[in-house]
Amino acid sequence: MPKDPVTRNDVAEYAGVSTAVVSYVVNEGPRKVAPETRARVLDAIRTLGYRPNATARALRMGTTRTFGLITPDGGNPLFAGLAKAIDREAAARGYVVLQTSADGDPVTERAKIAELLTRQVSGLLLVAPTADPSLDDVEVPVIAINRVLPTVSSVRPAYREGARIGVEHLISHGHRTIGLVIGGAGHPERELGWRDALAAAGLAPGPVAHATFSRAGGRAAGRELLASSDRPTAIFASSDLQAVGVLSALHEAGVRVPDDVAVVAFDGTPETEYSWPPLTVVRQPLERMAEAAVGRLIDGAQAVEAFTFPTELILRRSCGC
Amino acid sequence: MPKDPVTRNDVAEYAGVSTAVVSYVVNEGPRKVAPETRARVLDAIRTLGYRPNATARALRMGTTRTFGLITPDGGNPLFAGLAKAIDREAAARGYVVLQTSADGDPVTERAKIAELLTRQVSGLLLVAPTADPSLDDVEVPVIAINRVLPTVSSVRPAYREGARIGVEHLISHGHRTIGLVIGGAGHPERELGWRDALAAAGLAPGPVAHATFSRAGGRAAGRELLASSDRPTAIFASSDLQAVGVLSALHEAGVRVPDDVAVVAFDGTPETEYSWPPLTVVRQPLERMAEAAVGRLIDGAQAVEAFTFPTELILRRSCGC
DNA sequence: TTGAAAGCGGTACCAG
DNA sequence: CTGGTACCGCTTTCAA
Repeated sequence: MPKDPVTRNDVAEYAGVSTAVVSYVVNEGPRKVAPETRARVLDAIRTLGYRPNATARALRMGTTRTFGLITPDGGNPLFAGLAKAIDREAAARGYVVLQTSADGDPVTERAKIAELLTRQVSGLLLVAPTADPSLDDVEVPVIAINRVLPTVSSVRPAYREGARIGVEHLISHGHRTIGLVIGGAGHPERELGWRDALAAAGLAPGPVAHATFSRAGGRAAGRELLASSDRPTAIFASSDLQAVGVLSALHEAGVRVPDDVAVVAFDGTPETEYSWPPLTVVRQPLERMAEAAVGRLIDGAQAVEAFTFPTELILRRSCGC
Repeated sequence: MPKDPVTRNDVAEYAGVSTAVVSYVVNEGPRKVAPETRARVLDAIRTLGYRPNATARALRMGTTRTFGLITPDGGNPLFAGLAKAIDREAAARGYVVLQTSADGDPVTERAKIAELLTRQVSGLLLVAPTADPSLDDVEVPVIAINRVLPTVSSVRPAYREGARIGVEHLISHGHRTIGLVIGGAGHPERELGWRDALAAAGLAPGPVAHATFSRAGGRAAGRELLASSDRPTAIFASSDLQAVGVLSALHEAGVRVPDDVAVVAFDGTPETEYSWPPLTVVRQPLERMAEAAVGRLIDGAQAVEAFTFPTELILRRSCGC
């Protein structure tokens, strides 16, 4: 027998008060309620098992205190980590996150955005959006993460500087030919950082392999770099996933890491600590990014700004340390 | 200028019809509308940029077509994979999933459940719930995944059989001392499967290491097994995460895999394909489990049933194949 | 074929 | 300090 839900009316009746009083008690305001009445209401709530209906509340209040979060792929550890950090931060501030995945498809992405807006989310967090989804007629605050969009504010790690620091570390180990594994078009910053470091050290750019941001892409890129005429003694991978793929390509070719080829990756998700060898990484400060993104959504500032956050170099074995 | 939302009233007014007609057009029912009127309404919707308010709709209809999904940890690839499969399946059936993490804490878990119920979810999916959260006064269907609870239906892989098959494979490679890495109390099935296989082959149980379901736990367990007086030549890990930790312990001790020690893991998340060596795994059929769980929620069957799904053995290098 | 209106559950103002 | 009530946006019955 699916007991039909208890409403505020039931509570009011049971406690012998008006619905307004129930509301005052539940929300602790905006009017004061006599202690004794209050106790009666609380008691009624308890014994009836009343649970306020957030849907009705949202309709009345015009806000759901819910954020929509769209990632390209929930299975990617980086995005999973980001989602976790965002969920935590939002929860701490009394918000709930509606999380969904766009499967890396712009059409799905737009559909999900529409779906979320329909559900009256109070704000939208777009992680690495595939393209610029037309956000003009959106009446809630939007923030892009790990990608800057023309019309909305964004939060991202210091890609260029982080990459530079990672490559500089490889240079400090004495490497002179440093390859790069990078995504397709639209992600120039990490490549620029790699060039910055090389140029500053008077080194020529090593071979570059383009690949999707995936383990499979990294594996293919690793093989490509190994077969290169200008075979590198070190590789900077622009994502953890790619680095893991590079590692597998290296192992399968019988190349020793870091002795024959050293590796440094960008991202710093937990799995890099347990790869073999453990990966030296440039870590994205996910927690601070999440905090900033959620904060921005809540205060709802007007101007379009791009926030960047310093990365952290974590030394492990793959670089030769 | 945050343009305030366009409502159905605006559309009605603009199109010169009543709000009822707008509703008929938007929902394609329950009444027919004259083609010409319909066109006018559609036009109004388009030019005004009207987006139906799902909150109001939910209040009126009494259903949100939203499921709540609670995982112990969104960062765990297994749960991430499960969430992804559930999201996909739910989306295909016109539902949206409110996904959140309980951080492995029973108190948080209960709070999240309450929060979700407050938001009028149409059903609850509990992944590996920490304990039995009191689900008596819950008026929506609930399903547990990867853990069976006394009061609700559940969906899970054939743990025992899957583990048996994995261990049998190790036995077929000639191993006679096979260790086990398993979680704490409350997860007996995989251990039973390991025993089943051993007993059937007339082998004595190898050493058992208890560990949390994490990479760190697996690493500690791996070291423990290596130091065991009855050092195994093969290890069955009851989760991918633990297997990855075992691998790192093995590498760090200079043990060759699979030559010195072979490894097979339960779960089959994507990262196991790129570990070194790639892991032979007993894969959970996440897609079918998600389909069953979502389906069950939607048809809302009454009886408490426990559904199990056959696993799949995926042969890679870590077993010696 | 269309319009008017009731009501979903809750909030908060206005009276008392 | 508390009760009555209008309204949030939408669906759907009833009447026209």
